[in-house]
Amino acid sequence: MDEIVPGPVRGDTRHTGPVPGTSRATGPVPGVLPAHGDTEAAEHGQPTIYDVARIAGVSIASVSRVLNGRRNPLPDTKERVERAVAELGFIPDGAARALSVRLKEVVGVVIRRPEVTVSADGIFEDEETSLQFPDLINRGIEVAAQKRDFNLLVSSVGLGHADTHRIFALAGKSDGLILHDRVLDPEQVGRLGHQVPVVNLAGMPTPGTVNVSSDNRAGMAELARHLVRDHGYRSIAYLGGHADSPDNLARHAALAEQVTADGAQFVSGPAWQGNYTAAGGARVIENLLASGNSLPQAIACANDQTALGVVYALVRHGIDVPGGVAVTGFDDIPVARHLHPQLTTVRQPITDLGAIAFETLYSMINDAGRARDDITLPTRLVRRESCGCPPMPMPLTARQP
Amino acid sequence: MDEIVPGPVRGDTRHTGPVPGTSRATGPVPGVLPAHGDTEAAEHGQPTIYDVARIAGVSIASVSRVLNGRRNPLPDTKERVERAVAELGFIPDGAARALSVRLKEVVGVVIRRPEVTVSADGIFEDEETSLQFPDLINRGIEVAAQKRDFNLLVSSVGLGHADTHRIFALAGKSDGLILHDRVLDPEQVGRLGHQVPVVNLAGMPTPGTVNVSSDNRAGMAELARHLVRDHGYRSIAYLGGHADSPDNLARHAALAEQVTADGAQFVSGPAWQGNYTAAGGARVIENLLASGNSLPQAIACANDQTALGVVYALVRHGIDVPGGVAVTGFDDIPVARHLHPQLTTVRQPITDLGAIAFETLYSMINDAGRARDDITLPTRLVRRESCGCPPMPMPLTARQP
DNA sequence: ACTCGGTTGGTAAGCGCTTACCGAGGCACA
DNA sequence: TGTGCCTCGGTAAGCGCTTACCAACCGAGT
Repeated sequence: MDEIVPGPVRGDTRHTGPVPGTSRATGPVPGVLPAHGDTEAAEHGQPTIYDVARIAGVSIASVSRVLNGRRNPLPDTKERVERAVAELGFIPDGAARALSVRLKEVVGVVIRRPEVTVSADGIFEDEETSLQFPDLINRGIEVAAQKRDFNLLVSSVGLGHADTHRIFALAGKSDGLILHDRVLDPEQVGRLGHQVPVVNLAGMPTPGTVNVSSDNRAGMAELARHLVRDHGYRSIAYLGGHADSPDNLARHAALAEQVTADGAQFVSGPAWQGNYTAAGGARVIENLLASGNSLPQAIACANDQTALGVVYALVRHGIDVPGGVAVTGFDDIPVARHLHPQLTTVRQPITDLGAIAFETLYSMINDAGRARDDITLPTRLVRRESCGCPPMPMPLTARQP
Repeated sequence: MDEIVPGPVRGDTRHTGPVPGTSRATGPVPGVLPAHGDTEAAEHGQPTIYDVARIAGVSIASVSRVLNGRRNPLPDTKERVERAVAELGFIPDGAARALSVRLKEVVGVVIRRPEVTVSADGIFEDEETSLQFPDLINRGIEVAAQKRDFNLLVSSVGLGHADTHRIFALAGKSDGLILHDRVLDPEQVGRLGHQVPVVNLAGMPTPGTVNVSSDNRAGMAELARHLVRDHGYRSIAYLGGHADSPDNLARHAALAEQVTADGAQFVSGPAWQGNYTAAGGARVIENLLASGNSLPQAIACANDQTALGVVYALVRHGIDVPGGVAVTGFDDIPVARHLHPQLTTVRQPITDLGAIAFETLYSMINDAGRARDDITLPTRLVRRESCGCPPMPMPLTARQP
């Protein structure tokens, strides 16, 4: 900090602004902040790279270079810049950087906003805003994104026109999009895929975008075999998720096929329609019981949340699980092992799903040309108590860290 | 679409580019994509507002105006622009817009990345990546943000230097930051607060930033009174969360105070140190039992997740809840009511917390001047079974929607 | 017919960065 | 001491938008 060059006022160094002293100082809404002396760094806004350059007595190019570690600046230059940055608390503007390098380092993630449900007694059911599964996936995306210095830009949507619009707006703020299940109809997904890189999580196969999903078929088949062959259940129901969810369809089909193939009775139908939520699962059971139906020997639920609600409803009616009816889930969300009884379920590599979705998108962003294939991740049956298996030796959680 | 003005090639309309035909066409890495004829919209990248203007036969200003609904353009102009936009699938670039209007419409949200814990048998415990509470808060933030056309930019951090750096980088990509508990030490928070608007969720009071938290004190006191006065428990333990969490400290203090004031014995200490996770809670109980300690009559846990692990561990050792020991949580996360026994807990308005954090930040972004006070939201006791209360009449979940 | 306000469209500047390009300087070699 | 090469810093263009400012135009009022 020796030869302190007075340094031209920031505005002067720029182009040929018509009003030298004022250029750059006023934003798009001039006069909002009354002009103040433009002598020092006392501008109203954040300090910019020009301020840093002035304080450090170097050019903006040098500042940029030390900040980004390009071209190996002289130690002196480097130090002066670093001092100025620290002094000003300079934080480079991401939008400007993004505009310049044409990369925002942001991926948009769109989840389906949970419907607002109202329980029978008119009480708002905010419990269903749980959404564990999507959150876990997002965590996987986030971890992977972090390694590439990307961040997640999250938006939740319903199915209205305004929401579609929001997704396109999100696309403008990111380098690519990861769409959770059921956030956009296939036609729109296709359109979007023409404009920006898009990865779907368990969506419909769409030209121009890639799908990442897990192997519903194999997982469900394994579960079915276990239920029928190992436990000997003769009637098995599928309590479904959202009717328009590809995951749901695949699980349904796989279960039906395997159960039938093994000679047991497969039960399903409109009365067995859930919605991936605990409340939905409970409601199905309540209705079934209320209408005097007899239950099958085992109920395979579309996901863990549903199973949770089913167990809740059954127990409430004095039906033992798995003694009276066996219940299974799908996903293996973290709470599944803390329930009573511990939930037998099909484990998906949830965070991997997210991580792989990100990596796929990342490669699409960096190499827009090449087409990519859909990806399917393996699943596996996790046998716990709710299917009728004996309690596993519980893992020792005890240990002082 | 009648008087089709040929419309100058995009590049021509700009400044006084030295190489008219090429300006704007090449990015910062010239030659990466070999030059192609600049006749039509066939540029390699996304279409820009210049493309739209050319196709529509109007100026970029007009395009911008119809897109943003400014200045009431003529119907003809409007229609031509809309047609061009649809034809090209034009999505305005968020970075460019942000740079221009000095508003990104993005809030950064920083959560604490869960520590990787390893259970006694050496198995990686990914179950603790659950993080329900922060996710629920984020949902609240997101819903509020949506109303203002903002999006959430999420980042998770540990406590290293690289992570601190990441937070500053996030600040550069957003208009303001919402920090969850324990993501940055108070000094750094203060520094950050000088540069950008910052709202802390249950953090330490820091000059220049605002805190949003819920009334731990009142909630805990109410719980303590219930346990001691209504149930008559004579010894009550506090199973803590992270030692450096302000929430934890407040809950601890409030419980201790009220329990003591009511003449019962308050139990705590190093052996009762948890970490807000189910595994942490279970571990405390295991250790206590292993070392032959007798348990108090009631255990108030720092949060619901902890209580979940505690119940799990107790049941595993044949101790009935609440028959043997009463257990309570804090937060009232959605699963709390689905557990066996249903968890008595202190309800925080979780999503409100997030929503209010956002609204506060939003007002800070739009009016940088005014200082704001910290905000405390009310809590209330939710009596369910795990404290020893009789099971509530279960809400009817049955109803065909 | 002429001016005058109101309205709409176009031009160009500017948002805060990155980087191609050039020129200055230092050094080794002849 | 001259010449070429290599390194480093500075200048300025450009990323894709928004909008101030001005010009053109229209109809109404005098």
